[in-house]
Amino acid sequence: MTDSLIQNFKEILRKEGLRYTKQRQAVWDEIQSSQEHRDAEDIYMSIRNNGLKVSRATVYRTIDVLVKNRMVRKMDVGDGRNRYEPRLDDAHHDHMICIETGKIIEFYNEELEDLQEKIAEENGYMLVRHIHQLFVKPLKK
Amino acid sequence: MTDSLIQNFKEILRKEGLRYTKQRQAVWDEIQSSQEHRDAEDIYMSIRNNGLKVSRATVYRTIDVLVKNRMVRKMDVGDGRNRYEPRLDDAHHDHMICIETGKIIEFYNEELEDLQEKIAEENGYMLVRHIHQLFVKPLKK
DNA sequence: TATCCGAATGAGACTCAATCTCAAAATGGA
DNA sequence: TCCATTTTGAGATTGAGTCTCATTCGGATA
Repeated sequence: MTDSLIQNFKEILRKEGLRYTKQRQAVWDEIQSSQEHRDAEDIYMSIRNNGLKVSRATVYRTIDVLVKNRMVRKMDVGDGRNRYEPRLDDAHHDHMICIETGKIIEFYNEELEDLQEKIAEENGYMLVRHIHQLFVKPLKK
Repeated sequence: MTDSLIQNFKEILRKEGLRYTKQRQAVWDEIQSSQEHRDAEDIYMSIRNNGLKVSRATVYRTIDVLVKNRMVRKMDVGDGRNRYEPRLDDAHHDHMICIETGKIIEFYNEELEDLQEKIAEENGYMLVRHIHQLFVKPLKK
């Protein structure tokens, strides 16, 4: 946990008119500590297992702030539970989910990004964000 | 409601080892009657308003069969309620959702489809299906 | 650093889409 | 028609996420 990350987080809270609390810090610490795609319950339990007291309500509330401020990416894998991952750099990527193993692979393709903007514009719209998931299975060799 | 559509539906039920019932027919009739992207409650209420008796459980159960057999497309617009639309032809398309009006626009782009397959293959996978939604807002003139 | 007020927290109630239960009804092959 | 088996439906249940509100805390001020 570097100082700059903490400062950045404090700045976001200030910008949002929110106070800096140890619970909020604990949520950001926990998410930031792993590049996995985790659900809220998992994040909640991990914080508790570290001996810190936080409620589910606070975990959800803090995640919302982090998502809004692009520090965390929220993704829907289609099983009813949202997953979250830290956005330490601002590098966008999409996800490929293996339907046999459940493995999540990240990918980024410039051409794909451009194409989506083009499609939106052709229809008289501006692209704000997108959801894109490829459900795949291993190629037989 | 053409005979061939009914026959096709009966065949799917047979293939699945399921019986043909008027409730199942009513669900398929209702979904098939509109190209809208509707939620389960809406479909359920419409059937009831037509004077037919069906339960929510049966609506959900029948939708599952239809989705599995590619007669209905299930889509997640991110508000917690799945939407369904009939797949009368097998023409695939994705969706663009206007974040200001909620309007859903369908689109299809060959280049985009090819690119996705290519990306999966480059990673050692075969594309099975995908979720792709563009959240957009109107271009200012 | 003590005061104080609005913001944050947490336990648990609540929401709501979706799924499950199981007794009763319906289906369809013989 | 008979009857084993499947389907149905009313309502209970689940589970992720949200809300409530009494209590606690942060931090600006003097």
